[in-house]
Amino acid sequence: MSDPYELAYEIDRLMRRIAAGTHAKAPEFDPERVGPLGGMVLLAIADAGTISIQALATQMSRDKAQMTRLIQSLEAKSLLHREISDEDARINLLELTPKGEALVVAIKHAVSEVLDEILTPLTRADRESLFEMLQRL
Amino acid sequence: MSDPYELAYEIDRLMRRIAAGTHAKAPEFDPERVGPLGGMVLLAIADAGTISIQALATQMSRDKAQMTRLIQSLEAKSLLHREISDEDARINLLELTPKGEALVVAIKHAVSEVLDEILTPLTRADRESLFEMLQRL
DNA sequence: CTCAATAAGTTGATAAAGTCAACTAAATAG
DNA sequence: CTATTTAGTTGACTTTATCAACTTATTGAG
Repeated sequence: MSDPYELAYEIDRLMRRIAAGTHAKAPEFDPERVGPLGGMVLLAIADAGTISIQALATQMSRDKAQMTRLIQSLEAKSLLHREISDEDARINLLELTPKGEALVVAIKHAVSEVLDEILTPLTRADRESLFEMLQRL
Repeated sequence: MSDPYELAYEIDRLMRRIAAGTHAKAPEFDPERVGPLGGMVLLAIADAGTISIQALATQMSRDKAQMTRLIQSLEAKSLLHREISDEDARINLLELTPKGEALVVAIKHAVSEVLDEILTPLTRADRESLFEMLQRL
Protein backbone atom coordinates (compact mmCIF):
# COMPACT_ATOMS: atom_id res chain seq x y z
CA MET A 1 0.00 0.00 0.00
CA SER A 2 1.09 3.49 -0.84
CA ASP A 3 4.43 4.23 0.70
CA PRO A 4 4.26 7.67 2.27
CA TYR A 5 6.91 8.97 -0.09
CA GLU A 6 4.53 8.48 -2.97
CA LEU A 7 2.40 11.17 -1.42
CA ALA A 8 5.27 13.64 -1.73
CA TYR A 9 5.33 12.83 -5.42
CA GLU A 10 1.68 13.49 -5.97
CA ILE A 11 1.66 16.67 -3.97
CA ASP A 12 4.65 18.00 -5.82
CA ARG A 13 3.08 17.18 -9.12
CA LEU A 14 -0.19 18.81 -8.19
CA MET A 15 1.60 21.92 -7.02
CA ARG A 16 3.55 22.11 -10.27
CA ARG A 17 0.37 21.84 -12.28
CA ILE A 18 -1.20 24.68 -10.37
CA ALA A 19 1.92 26.76 -10.82
CA ALA A 20 2.14 26.01 -14.53
CA GLY A 21 -1.55 26.74 -15.02
CA THR A 22 -1.44 30.11 -13.31
CA HIS A 23 1.87 30.93 -14.93
CA ALA A 24 0.25 30.36 -18.31
CA LYS A 25 -2.43 32.92 -17.67
CA ALA A 26 -0.28 35.29 -15.63
CA PRO A 27 0.09 37.82 -18.47
CA GLU A 28 -3.66 38.44 -18.24
CA PHE A 29 -3.77 39.51 -14.65
CA ASP A 30 -0.23 40.10 -13.40
CA PRO A 31 1.10 43.21 -15.12
CA GLU A 32 3.28 43.90 -12.11
CA ARG A 33 4.97 40.55 -12.46
CA VAL A 34 4.75 39.66 -8.80
CA GLY A 35 5.27 36.01 -9.63
CA PRO A 36 3.58 32.98 -8.09
CA LEU A 37 5.07 33.44 -4.66
CA GLY A 38 4.33 37.14 -4.67
CA GLY A 39 0.75 36.29 -5.49
CA MET A 40 0.48 33.83 -2.65
CA VAL A 41 1.91 36.36 -0.25
CA LEU A 42 -0.63 38.95 -1.33
CA LEU A 43 -3.41 36.42 -0.78
CA ALA A 44 -2.07 35.67 2.66
CA ILE A 45 -1.94 39.32 3.61
CA ALA A 46 -5.47 39.83 2.29
CA ASP A 47 -6.69 36.99 4.47
CA ALA A 48 -4.90 38.26 7.52
CA GLY A 49 -5.82 41.91 7.17
CA THR A 50 -2.59 43.05 8.78
CA ILE A 51 0.33 40.81 9.60
CA SER A 52 4.03 41.04 10.36
CA ILE A 53 6.77 39.79 8.07
CA GLN A 54 7.85 37.22 10.59
CA ALA A 55 4.32 35.87 11.04
CA LEU A 56 3.91 35.70 7.31
CA ALA A 57 7.16 33.79 6.90
CA THR A 58 6.16 31.31 9.58
CA GLN A 59 2.67 30.86 8.23
CA MET A 60 3.96 30.18 4.73
CA SER A 61 6.92 28.10 5.90
CA ARG A 62 9.40 30.44 4.23
CA ASP A 63 12.70 31.90 5.20
CA LYS A 64 12.30 35.35 6.70
CA ALA A 65 15.14 36.72 4.58
CA GLN A 66 13.26 35.68 1.49
CA MET A 67 10.11 37.23 2.87
CA THR A 68 11.84 40.53 3.58
CA ARG A 69 12.96 40.85 -0.01
CA LEU A 70 9.64 39.82 -1.43
CA ILE A 71 7.85 42.39 0.71
CA GLN A 72 10.30 45.02 -0.43
CA SER A 73 9.54 44.31 -4.05
CA LEU A 74 5.78 44.29 -3.47
CA GLU A 75 6.07 47.53 -1.57
CA ALA A 76 8.06 49.08 -4.42
CA LYS A 77 5.14 48.20 -6.67
CA SER A 78 2.73 49.96 -4.30
CA LEU A 79 0.80 46.79 -3.66
CA LEU A 80 1.20 47.01 0.08
CA HIS A 81 2.50 49.37 2.69
CA ARG A 82 3.99 48.79 6.09
CA GLU A 83 3.61 50.54 9.37
CA ILE A 84 5.65 50.12 12.48
CA SER A 85 3.64 48.65 15.30
CA ASP A 86 2.76 50.93 18.19
CA GLU A 87 3.30 48.24 20.77
CA ASP A 88 6.55 46.87 19.40
CA ALA A 89 8.81 48.98 17.22
CA ARG A 90 10.56 45.93 15.80
CA ILE A 91 7.41 44.76 14.08
CA ASN A 92 6.33 45.92 10.63
CA LEU A 93 2.63 45.56 10.09
CA LEU A 94 1.79 44.90 6.47
CA GLU A 95 -1.42 45.88 4.78
CA LEU A 96 -2.59 45.87 1.19
CA THR A 97 -3.08 49.09 -0.72
CA PRO A 98 -6.25 49.44 -2.83
CA LYS A 99 -4.07 48.51 -5.80
CA GLY A 100 -2.93 45.39 -3.96
CA GLU A 101 -6.50 44.48 -3.13
CA ALA A 102 -7.53 44.82 -6.74
CA LEU A 103 -4.73 42.50 -7.77
CA VAL A 104 -5.77 39.99 -5.13
CA VAL A 105 -9.24 39.86 -6.61
CA ALA A 106 -7.77 39.11 -10.02
CA ILE A 107 -5.42 36.49 -8.63
CA LYS A 108 -8.15 34.71 -6.71
CA HIS A 109 -10.22 34.60 -9.82
CA ALA A 110 -7.41 33.17 -11.94
CA VAL A 111 -6.28 30.61 -9.37
CA SER A 112 -9.82 29.46 -8.79
CA GLU A 113 -10.27 28.94 -12.50
CA VAL A 114 -7.12 26.89 -12.78
CA LEU A 115 -7.97 24.85 -9.74
CA ASP A 116 -11.50 24.23 -10.86
CA GLU A 117 -10.12 22.71 -13.97
CA ILE A 118 -7.57 20.57 -12.18
CA LEU A 119 -10.08 19.44 -9.58
CA THR A 120 -12.72 18.28 -12.04
CA PRO A 121 -12.07 14.61 -11.24
CA LEU A 122 -13.22 15.26 -7.67
CA THR A 123 -16.77 15.64 -6.46
CA ARG A 124 -17.73 18.56 -4.29
CA ALA A 125 -17.66 16.34 -1.26
CA ASP A 126 -14.20 15.08 -2.18
CA ARG A 127 -12.92 18.62 -2.43
CA GLU A 128 -14.29 19.50 0.96
CA SER A 129 -12.72 16.45 2.46
CA LEU A 130 -9.40 17.13 0.76
CA PHE A 131 -9.38 20.69 1.99
CA GLU A 132 -10.35 19.68 5.46
CA MET A 133 -7.53 17.15 5.65
CA LEU A 134 -4.95 19.61 4.41
CA GLN A 135 -6.08 22.08 7.02
CA ARG A 136 -5.66 19.53 9.74
CA LEU A 137 -2.03 19.04 8.73
CA MET B 1 -17.07 27.35 2.13
CA SER B 2 -13.49 26.96 1.00
CA ASP B 3 -12.68 29.00 -2.05
CA PRO B 4 -10.63 26.83 -4.36
CA TYR B 5 -7.66 29.15 -4.09
CA GLU B 6 -7.37 28.29 -0.44
CA LEU B 7 -6.50 24.82 -1.50
CA ALA B 8 -3.47 26.13 -3.39
CA TYR B 9 -2.35 27.68 -0.15
CA GLU B 10 -2.58 24.53 1.84
CA ILE B 11 -0.91 22.42 -0.76
CA ASP B 12 1.95 24.84 -1.10
CA ARG B 13 2.40 24.96 2.62
CA LEU B 14 2.40 21.20 2.91
CA MET B 15 4.95 20.88 0.13
CA ARG B 16 7.20 23.40 1.81
CA ARG B 17 7.04 21.52 5.05
CA ILE B 18 8.04 18.32 3.34
CA ALA B 19 10.88 20.09 1.55
CA ALA B 20 12.10 21.75 4.73
CA GLY B 21 11.89 18.50 6.67
CA THR B 22 13.89 16.49 4.18
CA HIS B 23 16.31 19.35 3.64
CA ALA B 24 17.00 19.33 7.35
CA LYS B 25 18.06 15.71 7.33
CA ALA B 26 19.65 15.75 3.90
CA PRO B 27 23.21 15.72 5.26
CA GLU B 28 22.51 12.26 6.69
CA PHE B 29 21.61 10.59 3.44
CA ASP B 30 22.56 12.84 0.54
CA PRO B 31 26.34 12.99 0.36
CA GLU B 32 26.12 13.54 -3.39
CA ARG B 33 24.01 16.63 -2.86
CA VAL B 34 21.44 15.74 -5.50
CA GLY B 35 18.98 18.14 -3.90
CA PRO B 36 15.25 17.70 -3.44
CA LEU B 37 14.40 17.68 -7.10
CA GLY B 38 17.25 15.32 -7.89
CA GLY B 39 15.90 13.00 -5.22
CA MET B 40 12.42 13.07 -6.67
CA VAL B 41 13.77 12.31 -10.09
CA LEU B 42 15.70 9.34 -8.80
CA LEU B 43 12.54 8.04 -7.12
CA ALA B 44 10.64 8.46 -10.36
CA ILE B 45 13.25 6.56 -12.33
CA ALA B 46 13.28 3.83 -9.72
CA ASP B 47 9.53 3.46 -10.03
CA ALA B 48 9.62 3.42 -13.81
CA GLY B 49 12.53 1.03 -14.20
CA THR B 50 13.61 2.69 -17.42
CA ILE B 51 12.21 5.92 -18.79
CA SER B 52 13.12 8.64 -21.27
CA ILE B 53 14.00 12.19 -20.31
CA GLN B 54 10.96 13.53 -22.10
CA ALA B 55 8.61 11.11 -20.38
CA LEU B 56 10.16 11.99 -17.05
CA ALA B 57 9.73 15.69 -17.67
CA THR B 58 6.08 15.20 -18.61
CA GLN B 59 5.36 12.95 -15.68
CA MET B 60 6.86 15.40 -13.23
CA SER B 61 5.43 18.46 -14.96
CA ARG B 62 8.88 19.91 -15.51
CA ASP B 63 10.60 21.62 -18.37
CA LYS B 64 12.62 19.22 -20.47
CA ALA B 65 15.59 21.59 -20.53
CA GLN B 66 15.69 21.46 -16.78
CA MET B 67 15.37 17.72 -16.87
CA THR B 68 18.26 17.40 -19.30
CA ARG B 69 20.58 19.28 -16.99
CA LEU B 70 19.46 17.45 -13.92
CA ILE B 71 20.02 14.11 -15.62
CA GLN B 72 23.47 15.24 -16.67
CA SER B 73 24.38 16.07 -13.11
CA LEU B 74 23.00 12.79 -11.79
CA GLU B 75 24.86 10.93 -14.50
CA ALA B 76 28.08 12.72 -13.60
CA LYS B 77 27.59 11.41 -10.07
CA SER B 78 27.22 7.86 -11.40
CA LEU B 79 23.71 7.55 -10.01
CA LEU B 80 22.22 6.63 -13.35
CA HIS B 81 23.27 5.79 -16.86
CA ARG B 82 21.57 6.25 -20.18
CA GLU B 83 21.30 4.13 -23.23
CA ILE B 84 20.01 5.07 -26.64
CA SER B 85 16.83 3.25 -27.50
CA ASP B 86 17.02 0.56 -30.18
CA GLU B 87 13.69 1.53 -31.71
CA ASP B 88 14.19 5.29 -31.69
CA ALA B 89 17.63 6.82 -31.69
CA ARG B 90 16.34 10.12 -30.38
CA ILE B 91 15.34 8.58 -27.09
CA ASN B 92 17.66 8.19 -24.12
CA LEU B 93 16.56 5.46 -21.79
CA LEU B 94 17.54 6.16 -18.20
CA GLU B 95 18.24 3.56 -15.60
CA LEU B 96 19.63 3.70 -12.09
CA THR B 97 23.06 2.37 -11.29
CA PRO B 98 23.46 0.25 -8.14
CA LYS B 99 24.76 3.39 -6.48
CA GLY B 100 21.62 5.22 -7.55
CA GLU B 101 19.44 2.45 -6.23
CA ALA B 102 21.16 2.54 -2.89
CA LEU B 103 20.55 6.25 -2.66
CA VAL B 104 16.90 5.76 -3.55
CA VAL B 105 16.50 3.41 -0.62
CA ALA B 106 17.96 6.03 1.70
CA ILE B 107 15.80 8.77 0.26
CA LYS B 108 12.61 6.76 0.54
CA HIS B 109 13.43 6.06 4.12
CA ALA B 110 14.07 9.70 4.95
CA VAL B 111 11.05 11.04 3.11
CA SER B 112 8.80 8.47 4.71
CA GLU B 113 10.05 9.48 8.12
CA VAL B 114 9.38 13.14 7.46
CA LEU B 115 5.96 12.45 6.04
CA ASP B 116 5.01 10.14 8.86
CA GLU B 117 5.64 12.97 11.21
CA ILE B 118 3.72 15.51 9.17
CA LEU B 119 0.82 13.15 8.63
CA THR B 120 0.30 12.25 12.28
CA PRO B 121 -2.96 14.25 12.44
CA LEU B 122 -4.45 11.91 9.86
CA THR B 123 -5.71 8.40 10.46
CA ARG B 124 -4.60 5.58 8.24
CA ALA B 125 -7.90 5.72 6.41
CA ASP B 126 -7.54 9.46 5.89
CA ARG B 127 -4.11 8.97 4.38
CA GLU B 128 -5.39 6.39 2.01
CA SER B 129 -8.21 8.62 0.96
CA LEU B 130 -5.89 11.60 0.53
CA PHE B 131 -3.50 9.59 -1.57
CA GLU B 132 -6.30 8.17 -3.65
CA MET B 133 -7.70 11.61 -4.37
CA LEU B 134 -4.33 13.00 -5.37
CA GLN B 135 -3.85 10.11 -7.72
CA ARG B 136 -7.16 10.79 -9.38
CA LEU B 137 -6.05 14.35 -10.14
C1' DC C 1 10.83 8.19 -52.30
C1' DT C 2 11.43 12.81 -50.57
C1' DC C 3 10.65 16.76 -48.20
C1' DA C 4 8.04 19.22 -44.62
C1' DA C 5 6.50 18.69 -40.06
C1' DT C 6 7.15 16.78 -35.65
C1' DA C 7 9.58 14.90 -31.52
C1' DA C 8 13.77 14.12 -28.23
C1' DG C 9 17.35 16.13 -26.44
C1' DT C 10 20.81 19.99 -25.75
C1' DT C 11 22.55 24.66 -24.90
C1' DG C 12 22.42 29.64 -23.62
C1' DA C 13 20.56 33.32 -21.20
C1' DT C 14 17.97 34.95 -17.56
C1' DA C 15 14.71 35.18 -13.69
C1' DA C 16 12.70 33.49 -9.51
C1' DA C 17 13.20 30.86 -5.11
C1' DG C 18 15.54 29.07 -1.36
C1' DT C 19 19.37 28.76 2.16
C1' DC C 20 22.52 30.28 5.56
C1' DA C 21 25.21 33.35 8.24
C1' DA C 22 26.16 37.80 10.02
C1' DC C 23 24.35 41.90 11.34
C1' DT C 24 21.24 46.09 13.61
C1' DA C 25 17.85 47.57 16.57
C1' DA C 26 14.16 46.86 19.83
C1' DA C 27 12.20 44.28 23.68
C1' DT C 28 12.48 41.48 27.76
C1' DA C 29 13.99 38.67 31.60
C1' DG C 30 16.98 38.01 35.32
C1' DC D 1 21.36 47.28 33.83
C1' DT D 2 23.36 43.81 31.28
C1' DA D 3 22.40 39.28 28.68
C1' DT D 4 19.17 37.17 25.75
C1' DT D 5 15.84 36.87 22.61
C1' DT D 6 13.13 38.57 18.62
C1' DA D 7 11.96 41.23 14.05
C1' DG D 8 13.88 42.57 10.26
C1' DT D 9 17.78 43.35 6.91
C1' DT D 10 21.79 42.40 3.93
C1' DG D 11 25.28 39.59 1.43
C1' DA D 12 26.68 35.61 -0.89
C1' DC D 13 25.44 31.64 -2.99
C1' DT D 14 22.82 27.45 -4.81
C1' DT D 15 18.88 25.41 -6.82
C1' DT D 16 14.77 25.64 -9.81
C1' DA D 17 12.30 27.49 -13.48
C1' DT D 18 11.33 29.53 -18.07
C1' DC D 19 11.91 30.39 -22.85
C1' DA D 20 13.96 30.42 -27.30
C1' DA D 21 17.10 28.57 -30.60
C1' DC D 22 19.23 24.77 -32.17
C1' DT D 23 20.66 19.54 -33.80
C1' DT D 24 19.44 15.12 -34.95
C1' DA D 25 16.10 11.45 -35.69
C1' DT D 26 11.43 9.97 -37.04
C1' DT D 27 7.06 10.24 -39.40
C1' DG D 28 3.68 11.23 -42.74
C1' DA D 29 1.65 13.34 -46.91
C1' DG D 30 2.02 13.81 -51.58
